[in-house]
Amino acid sequence: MRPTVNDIAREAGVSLATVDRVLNDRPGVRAKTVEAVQEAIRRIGYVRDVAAANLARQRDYRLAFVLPDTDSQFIRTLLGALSEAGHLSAALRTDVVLRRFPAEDPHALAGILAELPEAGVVGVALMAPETPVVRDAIRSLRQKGLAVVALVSDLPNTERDHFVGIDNRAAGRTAAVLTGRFLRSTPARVMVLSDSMLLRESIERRLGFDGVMQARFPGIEVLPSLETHGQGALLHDIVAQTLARYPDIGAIYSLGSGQRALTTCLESLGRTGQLVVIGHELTSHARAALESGAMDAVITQNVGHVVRSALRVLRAKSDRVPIDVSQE
Amino acid sequence: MRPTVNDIAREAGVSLATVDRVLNDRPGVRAKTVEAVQEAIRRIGYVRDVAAANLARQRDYRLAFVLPDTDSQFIRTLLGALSEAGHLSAALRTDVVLRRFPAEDPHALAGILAELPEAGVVGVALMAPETPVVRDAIRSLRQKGLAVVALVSDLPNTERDHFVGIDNRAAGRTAAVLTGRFLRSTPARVMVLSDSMLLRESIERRLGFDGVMQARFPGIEVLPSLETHGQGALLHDIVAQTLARYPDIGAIYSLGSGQRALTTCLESLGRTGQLVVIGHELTSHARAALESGAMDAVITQNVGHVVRSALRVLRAKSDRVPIDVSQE
DNA sequence: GGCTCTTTGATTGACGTACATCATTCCTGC
DNA sequence: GCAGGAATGATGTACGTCAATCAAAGAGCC
Repeated sequence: MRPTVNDIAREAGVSLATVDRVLNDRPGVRAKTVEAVQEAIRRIGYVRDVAAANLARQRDYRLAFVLPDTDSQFIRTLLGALSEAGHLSAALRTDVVLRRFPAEDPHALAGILAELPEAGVVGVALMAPETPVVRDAIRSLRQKGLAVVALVSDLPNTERDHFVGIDNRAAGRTAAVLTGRFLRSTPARVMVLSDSMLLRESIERRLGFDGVMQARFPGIEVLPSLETHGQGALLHDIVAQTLARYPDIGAIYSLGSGQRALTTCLESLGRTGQLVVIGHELTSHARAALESGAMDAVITQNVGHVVRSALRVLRAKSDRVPIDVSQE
Repeated sequence: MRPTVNDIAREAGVSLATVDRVLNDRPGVRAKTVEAVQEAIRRIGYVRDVAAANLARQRDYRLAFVLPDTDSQFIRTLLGALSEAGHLSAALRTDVVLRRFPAEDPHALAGILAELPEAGVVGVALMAPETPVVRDAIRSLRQKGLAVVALVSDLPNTERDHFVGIDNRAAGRTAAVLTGRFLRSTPARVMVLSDSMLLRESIERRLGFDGVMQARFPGIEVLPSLETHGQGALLHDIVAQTLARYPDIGAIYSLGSGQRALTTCLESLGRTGQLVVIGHELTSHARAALESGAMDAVITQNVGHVVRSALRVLRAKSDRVPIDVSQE
């Protein structure tokens, strides 16, 4: 049988009330008694039954996911995973609310964040670029006791509780290894596309990519990152121009989204299959492109895992319980 | 507020006792009443509070992991993940017992399995090759109401509840794509090594590998699988002989364990770095080999995930609750 | 010694569910 | 219309913890 609070009380020679005070950090217990209780806990190997605790505590986890209102494939799959996870976590006394913000408007985002505490939200998972306004909004949330995790895109200079997502620098390194090894002939050049080099993940992927390229593939020259700002037409022009200017381009590394625009662009230029094309995020388009050979590799994160991990971390943080590092 | 059983009773116009009978499939309720209760459940969106339920049920999950007593790196990391998960799941009223069996002795394994029900075990995660004796032992366990999942290595012809592990055919396909693309010159031959081709996962990986090779890399000839039976010396002889016989071997695909033996063998033959070497399972040796360039790719499964998934599935099965397919 | 103030004990009622018991009502066949 | 079984209601206890209360005992101070 698992030991319970009653066993602690008996073992430590104190009453149940005192055990409870120690367990829940309530005042009114002498230091010496605290020590005795903790010793008893250690001796009998007591582990708090979180299920019973949460039941008694009447705790509901009201968690918010705050995402940009962009309509990319990636966001769509993320939403899918989220609604799926939402159903299941109902059994865990968790309900998830979703907030969208205009992608390019940090002030609107800050406004949305500011409203969350009043809505009874105890934890926030946020996917957004880091700006001063947002940083301040998050600091304010955390002061009010909310848990905040950064989702997919990290907020390294902000006092977030945790980051859930892949190691973008490692992702960039992997992209470089694959590019280098898939390329048949060297010397060659690599075109790098990005929505915006202001995005944290783009910067980090690029750093990882360059690091490996310099160290392991000296014959390959990586061109400066070209920004497409999520606009298909602009991407088309840029790619066409750049390919024309550098005939020895052997590979394209797409740091961000926009795989669909890229593959249709290459298609229209008649270059499908001639270049090594590597991108991120396994959307349905990316999958089709992989199968048809229009793309060569996609580095991806399992959005289901990301969402579940975020939920677990938020629950743990708001319980003030340590998180399982190896899992998250 | 979350609806409770009391809300169902009020909504359906029946007593708590009747709701309880319906919820727990107890007899003594007219079909029409059952329907009315279920309709009420649907209407108010009731979700059973599993925490409270398990508390009331006084349920302890006593789960067994049954593993071969081989001392491979993979088993060792698996054990590590297991002990880590064991600590955490104490809070979830789960305790994990470990049983090892002599790797080549199905009868000993069957004996160990047969003893589990008496030990109060309600779920078993098993990593073992499929043999008739084992199949019978598992059937007997399941008849006694235990949940059984196959771990890492599937038992497709056995009435297991679930399989936790990677899709070995897909793993073989990935290995083939990487081999094909990493190889610089064709035509070339690929050597395939396996502990034993009686192992399910070896067969499936090989099938996936061959499928892609035939379809996409006609210039590459894949040699028949060579069995090393986990013996380093044997592996050394086989590899040396085969390399000597076919000078145009450009890659080695190692289906099973024994990465360490392989890399040291290549080292002693002075061939390190000259061949594309692809294997399975990211152990510490494999990681070192990747970093030094002694291996080119390792297809791996996160053992932590595997263990946690197995625990979740076993708990769900023994609760008779559906498992989250997308997660597992 | 009498006074606070702190520490401890004892007790009680939740939380949502499971499970058992006993009483009552309903239906069915005769 | 009545027996007899099936269906339902009413009620209580338990699970392990949290949280609050009030009483009692102890410590510290003048």
